Amino acid sequence: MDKEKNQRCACGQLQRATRAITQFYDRRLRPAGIRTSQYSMLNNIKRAGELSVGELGAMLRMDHSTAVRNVSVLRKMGLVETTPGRDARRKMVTLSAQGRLKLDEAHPYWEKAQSSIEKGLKADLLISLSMILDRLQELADEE
Amino acid sequence: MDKEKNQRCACGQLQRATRAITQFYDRRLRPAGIRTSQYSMLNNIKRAGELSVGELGAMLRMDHSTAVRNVSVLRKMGLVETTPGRDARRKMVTLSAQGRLKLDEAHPYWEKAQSSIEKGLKADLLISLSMILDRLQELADEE
DNA sequence: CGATAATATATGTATATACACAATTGATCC
DNA sequence: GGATCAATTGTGTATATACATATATTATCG
Repeated sequence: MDKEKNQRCACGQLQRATRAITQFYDRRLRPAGIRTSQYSMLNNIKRAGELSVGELGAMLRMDHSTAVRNVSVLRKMGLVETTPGRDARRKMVTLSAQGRLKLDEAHPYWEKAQSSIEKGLKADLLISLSMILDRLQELADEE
Repeated sequence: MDKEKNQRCACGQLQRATRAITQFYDRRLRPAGIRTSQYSMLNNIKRAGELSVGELGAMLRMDHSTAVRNVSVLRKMGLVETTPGRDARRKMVTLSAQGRLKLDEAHPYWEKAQSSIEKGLKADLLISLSMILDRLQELADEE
């Protein structure tokens, strides 16, 4: 199959690879009952301790409305709690006790998926990937 | 902001970067009235000439059901046509005349987005990215 | 040839994503 | 201090995504 000409589009390449990798991680996280995207959000919330919906979205480069809805799902699952901020416009998000447990429960499954990738990709390539993706995100900010 | 510890998760990194880059391309493709994902699909259909929904999904590493629905959207937009295959289980997809025009219309917008990225990222890094993404997709196939 | 297995597409359900716009609250500036 | 502007979240709408399951068609095997 003609793999060459297909792949000048950086965006198409990324989307396709992300589908493949997301499927890979999601299937491995499935016993824990959460998806990779949820795992990422929970992790970011944990590290921040407390942060607003908007801050969370910015950190993950999601549209605000996407962050609102994703937080809403996590709240319905009982994994996060939300409280009005001192600034009443803001809604602050924290992990619930259940959310902390869920992260712990999911961690070994994530670790297994992650180490499969790390084993299959040379360490320097993984570092290159991080660097390139960071650079791409900077480029996406321009103008 | 603590950017380090965040980013051991290859999947989370990819998802985040893909959100950023997709926003970048989609905004630039907007005048043409299609999204990057649709542009990718149309391009693949054009190159194949004619292919089944399943083949298209496999090529793009989408779940079958996703391919079905995405083709359905393109069909409603009048950009592709579908016909039953010789094997009556299969649904064959081809570009419509309108679809070919739409691809031509979108191309300059895509080209501009793409060259912004290519200008901002050294050529060797772009090649590295392709290589790493291909490798990741191979890894995602294992077991 | 008929029953069974394999293959391809379709549908129900749920999350993920972003844009446009609305609503509320806070900040700024005469 | 009140009007205006900015910031934050929420909602309506549409596409994107995948799993489970159903349906239809082809292939296989006895």
